[in-house]
Amino acid sequence: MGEVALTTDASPVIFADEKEAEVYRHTSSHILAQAVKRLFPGVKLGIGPAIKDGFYYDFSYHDSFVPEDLEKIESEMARIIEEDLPMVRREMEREEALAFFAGLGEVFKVELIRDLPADVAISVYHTGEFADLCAGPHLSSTGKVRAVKLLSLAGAYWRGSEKNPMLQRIYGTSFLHRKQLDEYLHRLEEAKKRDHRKLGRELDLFSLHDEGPGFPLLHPRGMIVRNELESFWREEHRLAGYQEIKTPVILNRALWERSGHWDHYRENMYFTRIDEQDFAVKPMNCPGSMLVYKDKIHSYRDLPIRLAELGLVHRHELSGALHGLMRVRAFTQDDAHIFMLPSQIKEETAKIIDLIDRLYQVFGFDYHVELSTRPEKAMGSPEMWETATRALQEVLLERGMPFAINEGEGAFYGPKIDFHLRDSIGRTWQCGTIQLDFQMPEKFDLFYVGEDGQKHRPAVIHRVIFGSVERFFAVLIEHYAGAFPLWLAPLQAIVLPVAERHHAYAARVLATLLEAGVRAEADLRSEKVGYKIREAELRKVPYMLVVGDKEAETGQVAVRRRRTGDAGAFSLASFIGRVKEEIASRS
RNA sequence: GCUCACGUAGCUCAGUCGGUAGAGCACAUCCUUGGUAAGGAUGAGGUCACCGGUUCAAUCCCGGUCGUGAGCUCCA
Repeated sequence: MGEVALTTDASPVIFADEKEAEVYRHTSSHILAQAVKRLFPGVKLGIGPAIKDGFYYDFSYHDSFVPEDLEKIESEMARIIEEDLPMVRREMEREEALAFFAGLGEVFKVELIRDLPADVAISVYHTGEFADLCAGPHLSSTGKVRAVKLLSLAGAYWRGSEKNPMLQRIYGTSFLHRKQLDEYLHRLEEAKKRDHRKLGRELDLFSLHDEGPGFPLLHPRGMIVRNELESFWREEHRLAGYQEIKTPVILNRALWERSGHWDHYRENMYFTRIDEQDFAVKPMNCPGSMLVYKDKIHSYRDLPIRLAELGLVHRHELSGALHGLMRVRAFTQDDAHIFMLPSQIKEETAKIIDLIDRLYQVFGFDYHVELSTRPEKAMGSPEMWETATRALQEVLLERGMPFAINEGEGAFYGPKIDFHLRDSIGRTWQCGTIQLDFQMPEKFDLFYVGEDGQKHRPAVIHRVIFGSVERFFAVLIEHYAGAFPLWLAPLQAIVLPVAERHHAYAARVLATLLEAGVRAEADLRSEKVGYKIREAELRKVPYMLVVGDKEAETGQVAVRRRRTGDAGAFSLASFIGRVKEEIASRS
């Protein structure tokens, strides 16, 4: 099953449509290029398109740009906007354009023109002294751009290939109004505050060490969240008719040769030698699951068989790709393989969607789906693809789920449906995926015995819902900004005695809470209540129970809810009742 | 893996134009027993990522390695 990709979709809707935003940002990128040209004569231009949330421009220059340069460039951009230079489109003949850009020393532009199809019109946009090869369209003049901001600096290969020279890329964004830009920058700040790497340390959930790049260590508090996630997952899978398995982390070479990983995925795998035989650390769970299926003969009456596995896989990701818990080298997929009759594909797919829907909804995630179809290099007959893709599509249509189609983006072994969920600040994350697999049943010669007593090939779906448990955990940390709902909170309640004479009562309250199955602590340090509250707030503990003379006398607790403050006094019994209910409802 | 930047106490960071370092928070001890987001005092804590080089002397300069960050690339 493929690695999930991180996508962000944080663009607030402010432009009339995507086209307008694109034109606006594209003009912004020309202004950027013009400013850089003015400040750094001799710079060579790469490309400068509009992208989601902004724009960038690539430059080749003999010196490295530094962050301070961005400010200078921004000021120059402001000047260009002030000058309100008209953007003039001019069409050129191919030869004329080549000569024009060659004359300017713009080697990359020359290369671009050479690669343009013979029949397209070549257009150049002029703004004052500046000219750039560009299909357009553009705003009528530079003064139309109002709020612009350069954001970052990075290296990028010319035309995205590491064989080509590395250019310097400047990222920026622009908006119709200053206020929108400020809002956007504020969202970036907000995202930074929620960064799971920062919160993970502050809340003592997990850590990363030089000793294990890409191999995160889960701390006791992180482990509580993870265990809660997994038991929720197990409960739902049991109800949905899945059986759980566990397959080994290390299996021998022959298996990986058979599955095709040895040939196609070796670059990303870890190996070891045991008793003079080659073994591999699994990068995926499917082969193990296939072995379980093959271990006995199945009748068509047994199908579908749904084998689920929280499987720990290792993949040697590029060092530059590692990122907190989001992109690691060892992670747990909440995998499942469904072995079924070809006629059961639709029904099983629908059931998986039900399950995914139920799981996401508990976290308050909205989501959208995308259907990916047959790629160029595909395995299996076109008819098979046609049938399978239609099955997936029909399921989505029948449920009235809107979906985008990604032509040719399917895995080469089968079409798939991807789930992109939207977090509390509007970013989207691809987590769940449902993939039909035509390859594994063939490679492993899977069969079931049909009504006719003959061997038949089962269809196989593999699917994940969280994707990677570690990554889903990271998404949740950012989604909740560390303030987990009660059922997930590492610490659910903390007892705060006002003075030392209340310690005995606090201890009784704590014991009762623990007995009731509430994750609780008592803060018995000789500090003021205000101090203890502050600390509990920072730890994002959902309930703080202040106990002093009044409470000790009446057998009550003074409840304070995280962030919202004093909630009044409750008898200990009624508080526990309410908390247990809140935990059970996972609300 | 590639480009650029960065790596100083558990955390966030300052600092030394080359003479072995400092703050706040956290931690420990003591005083304080205080009712809803920081009471006070004292103290401990660092081979300045690692390995080499230059130098009388390197945390600082140079090279390499490892790690981290932003991108790129890759992603069955």
